[in-house]
Amino acid sequence: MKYNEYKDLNYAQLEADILEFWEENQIFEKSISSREGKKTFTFYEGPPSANGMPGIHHVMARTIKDIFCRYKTLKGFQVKRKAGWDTHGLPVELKVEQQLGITKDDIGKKISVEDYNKECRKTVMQFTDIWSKLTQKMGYWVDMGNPYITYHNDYIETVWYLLKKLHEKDWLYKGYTIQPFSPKAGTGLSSHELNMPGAYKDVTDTSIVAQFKVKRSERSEFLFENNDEDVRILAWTTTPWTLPSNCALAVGEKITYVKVKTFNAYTHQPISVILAKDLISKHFSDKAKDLKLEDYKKEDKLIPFEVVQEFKGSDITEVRYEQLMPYVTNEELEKNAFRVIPGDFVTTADGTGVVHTASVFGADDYRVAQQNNVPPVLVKDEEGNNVPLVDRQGKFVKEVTDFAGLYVKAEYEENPEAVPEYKSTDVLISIKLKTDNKAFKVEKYKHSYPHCWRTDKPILYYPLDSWFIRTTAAKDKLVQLNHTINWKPESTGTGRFGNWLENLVDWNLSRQRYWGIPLPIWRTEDGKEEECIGSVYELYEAVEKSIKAGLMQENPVGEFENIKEVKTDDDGSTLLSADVISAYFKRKNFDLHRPYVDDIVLVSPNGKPMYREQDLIDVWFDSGAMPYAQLHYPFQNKDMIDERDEFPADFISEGVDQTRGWFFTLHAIAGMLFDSVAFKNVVSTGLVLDAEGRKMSKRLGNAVDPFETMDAHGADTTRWYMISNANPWDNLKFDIEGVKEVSRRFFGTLKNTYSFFATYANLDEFDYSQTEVPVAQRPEIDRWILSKLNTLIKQVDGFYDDFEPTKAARAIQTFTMDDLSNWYVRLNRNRFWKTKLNDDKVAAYQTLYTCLETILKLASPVMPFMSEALFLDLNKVSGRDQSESIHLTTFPEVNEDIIDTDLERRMTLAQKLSSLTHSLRKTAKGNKGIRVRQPLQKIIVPAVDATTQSQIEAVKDLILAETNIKDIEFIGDNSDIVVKSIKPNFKVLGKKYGKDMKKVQGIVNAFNKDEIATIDSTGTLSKDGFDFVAEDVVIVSEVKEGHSVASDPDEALTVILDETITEDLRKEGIARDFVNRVQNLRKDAGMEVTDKIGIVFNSTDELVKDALKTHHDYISTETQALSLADQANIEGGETLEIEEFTLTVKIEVLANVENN
RNA sequence: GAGCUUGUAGCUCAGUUGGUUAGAGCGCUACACUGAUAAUGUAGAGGUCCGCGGUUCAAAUCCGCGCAGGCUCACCA
Repeated sequence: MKYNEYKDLNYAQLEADILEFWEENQIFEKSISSREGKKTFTFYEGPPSANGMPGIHHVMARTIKDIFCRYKTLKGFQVKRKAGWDTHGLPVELKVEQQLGITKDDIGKKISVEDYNKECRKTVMQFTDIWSKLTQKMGYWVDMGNPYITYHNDYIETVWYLLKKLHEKDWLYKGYTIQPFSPKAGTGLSSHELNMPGAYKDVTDTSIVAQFKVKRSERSEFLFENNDEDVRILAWTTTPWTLPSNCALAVGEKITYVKVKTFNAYTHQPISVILAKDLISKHFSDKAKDLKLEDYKKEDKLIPFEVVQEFKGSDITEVRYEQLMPYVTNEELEKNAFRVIPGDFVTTADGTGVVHTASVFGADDYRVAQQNNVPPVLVKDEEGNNVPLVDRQGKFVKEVTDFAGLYVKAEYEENPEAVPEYKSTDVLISIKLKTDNKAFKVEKYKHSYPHCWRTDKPILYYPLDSWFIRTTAAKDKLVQLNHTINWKPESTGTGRFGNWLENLVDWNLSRQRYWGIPLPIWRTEDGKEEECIGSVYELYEAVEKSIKAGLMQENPVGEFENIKEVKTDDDGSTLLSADVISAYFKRKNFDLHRPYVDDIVLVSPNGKPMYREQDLIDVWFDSGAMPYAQLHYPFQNKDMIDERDEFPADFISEGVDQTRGWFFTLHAIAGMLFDSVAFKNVVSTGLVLDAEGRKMSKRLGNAVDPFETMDAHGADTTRWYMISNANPWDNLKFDIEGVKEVSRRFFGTLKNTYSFFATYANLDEFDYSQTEVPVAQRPEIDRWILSKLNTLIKQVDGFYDDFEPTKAARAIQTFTMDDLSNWYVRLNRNRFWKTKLNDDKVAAYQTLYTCLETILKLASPVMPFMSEALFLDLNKVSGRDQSESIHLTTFPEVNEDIIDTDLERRMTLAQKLSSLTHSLRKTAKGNKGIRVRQPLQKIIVPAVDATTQSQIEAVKDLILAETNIKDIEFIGDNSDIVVKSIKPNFKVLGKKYGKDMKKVQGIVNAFNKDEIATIDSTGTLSKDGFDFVAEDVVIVSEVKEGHSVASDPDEALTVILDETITEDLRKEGIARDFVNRVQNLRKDAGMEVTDKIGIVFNSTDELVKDALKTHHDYISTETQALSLADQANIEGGETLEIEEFTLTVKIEVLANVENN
């Protein structure tokens, strides 16, 4: 059997073949089943949301996941990895609405909730195909056959169970807050969603400095000079649409305010305005400061102003003003609103130092209004509920007559361009205020404003009823548990995540949507009684009670059959036996989604009807519940969690953007309910940017299609590039050129090395059936590469274990390219050409085979395809490993006995000396250089210690062969061409002398020849009051000027080249050149390596003739020539030039060994 | 505005507990080598280690203040 030889390697094709092989032979399944009963390594897959196309960054994230799962499998662990789909939530709903051409308003009108959710369910999985393809193509092993799906009833049941646990601890409560609300999406947004990258955007809004007219009263009297004075308080806002809802003005009690006499820029009326002293310059031009009020004409651009009064904020609190936009008012408002109140958050960084307060549209506003007993501006809707002046679509209600039905932000308009002379509400309000003498200044203002991550539209702060998880109650525990997690990189855990935990706020769980997990809480209308349902069976029983009470006719939850006993677990939850549960869920006869659960009315302990709270829960809770819900805990697989088999995870990995997302929700639920971390190790990956470092986005058109990339260059090379280029937690500037480079350099080298092996092993029919040549009996260079190999195993194992894939990949790459290919193989080529398969050749094959096989195993977590292909190729012939696949093997074990640091140093010396010699050849003969084919007599290595000398002696042959030199001569450091210089060893002396270092440095540098000799030989010397010992100084031997030398500073190695070319050397050089030319002729003629040839030549030069005659045997062997003859007239010969000589040569094939 | 993070050659990145000539690969230039050949070797050019200050005998490395990029947070009027 032959080793597979690759001519043109097509990575994509190779990968497709391997995928087929995995598929057919169920290799992934076996990688788990073959580890049955072994220690488990638990991995959680963060569920991708099944509603978008995968991008190249998913390849990154999944490569990391895959690497460690594969690594741990090789290390003998059983690594189950269940895929999952995040199926609920807004993205899906928006997609459906887009597909059906409806908006949220239409739900329940044009389309029933039932049909709507059916659509969602259908849509949700429409991307799974493409995701499965990506998963497969990139070689990510995860169990796609049996994924957890968040909309399944069993998943929901576990979530309900968890919510009930929180409810029991009083960690689930209903509250009223001002929250970010997305009118376009029709839902409140959690802080997580506001944290989505790009949520905060710089936008330019119309900002208005409004004039609030002060009412005269005892409190405000001091502000008025006379009866006619028009005194206005200036307040700035970037949200003009909140002005009709203004209910108060907040000032800083300690801030200094001033009254300024001036004119209104739009109406030109004289006014007096109040603002913070610090901000005068922002609103009045410095150039106008000398203008007189009485000179003002309305055409003037510069408006004069005069500061006439100064006072503290506390002096004007409780001052009342006229409602700015009096659309809605009532007795309560007239009594308690429209006054100046103190606000601790007021600053003079911006605006006027007076904050316009609309309590229903700002969290701070709400708080400060409450504290000061300022009522909100509200109206009654059709059902008689109090609602704000802006409805949930973001439109003004009818009471705001001038703007009724208008969107408060232009961005909500479907198609504003279509409206002739469209003006945004902001602008309309500005115009109105200007006309009414209520606007002091209107201008565009650029600031950062939060946007809805899905609709891309600005959010509003809006009053909403919500359910919260009291995460603040568990803050200390969560912080504490976080310290036990191994974060990669550490700073994400301690810094980013740690700070987030320190500043934790309660988790807003409510979503006003349709497609998601319903909050399992039923309440009486007065809100005094409520029940949280923790399982389907509990719901079933509750409905039964309700039927008895006459509130329900029948039980939609379905039947539970064969209930023998109902257990109650420690905290009161009812648990049925697993078979009852599984029988029930197999039937799937009731859907726990809306609208079905909404139809259920339960009965309260006091006999009142209880209705379900309408909210759905935050989808982040879905995914945070994944460790338990994927197992349908505790209804099934209870032990897996309780006995800590599949919990917590040993390892998870997601993008750093999940810090406040999945990482947090996992952590919060595990900490609050299971008193445990949810994961022990976490790798948070950075962003994948484009080659210029910009974020990839569809809009910019710079998104990289993972399929295209992998089709063109292969998944392995893409994976390797991503891992080896930079640490996964650093942002990756994805450059396709980098992928190509990896492909060309590393993969090319690996392939070449394999091909080299395969070519010759096939010729020799080497199948590793020969007895293993003991390592100790192999040549020095074999033992060297094996030593390096074992060092590599140790390193790589450590790197993987530390979750440092980049270091692992780089180490493998360096070994493969530098040590194995460019040194071992290059230096040993002739061992493989030898005709006979003797011990030495077998050792060479075995060594190279071992290296290849080991590299493949080490690299297989990162490059699963290529490693598999080459492993199978090797193993198919040798049958050395019983494993069916490289991914079913075990990780190479380091053999410490083979690691020989002394040998590694010897080889380093050989490499350095060779390199130095090459560089000397280059500059020899006055920079003309002496080509390597020209043999030279010797190199001289001066002044090395005895150990180094003996080490060099040991690798002498290698150096000589590599550099085409005949001999190495060592000369002692007492030779007269060597001079010694000395310099201080800063590290040692610095510790000893500290401040005196400068002085000591001077003394050491001033050592004369004798002093250097003394400390070199005796090891001690005293000078200028300092005692030096050998380790205090570094003595370097250098060659005197006038010699051509090269030296290596690290090793204190110096080489001198003997440039003399004797006639013998000259002839030998000619012979080697001749061989080279003949080889080229062979190649040009397309001859096989095994062809035997005859050579005839003709030269007029005696030296050439002589050279070829002298080296007849050498030439014959090298060129596989059976004859080499001097012949006068050669027909059809080639003219060759060697140095200054010309000769004619002709070669012909005489025989082919293989054909004989 | 705050937290975290990054800043080293044209590009992508190393650089250990601070130690005196700051490295690699790619790219570029030149030369060489050539039965692994779309490979390889040698050399060259290329650096304000983001800036400024400080600590220290000694700073790419430690500290402070800035600048620039990235991510995240923030009720910001």
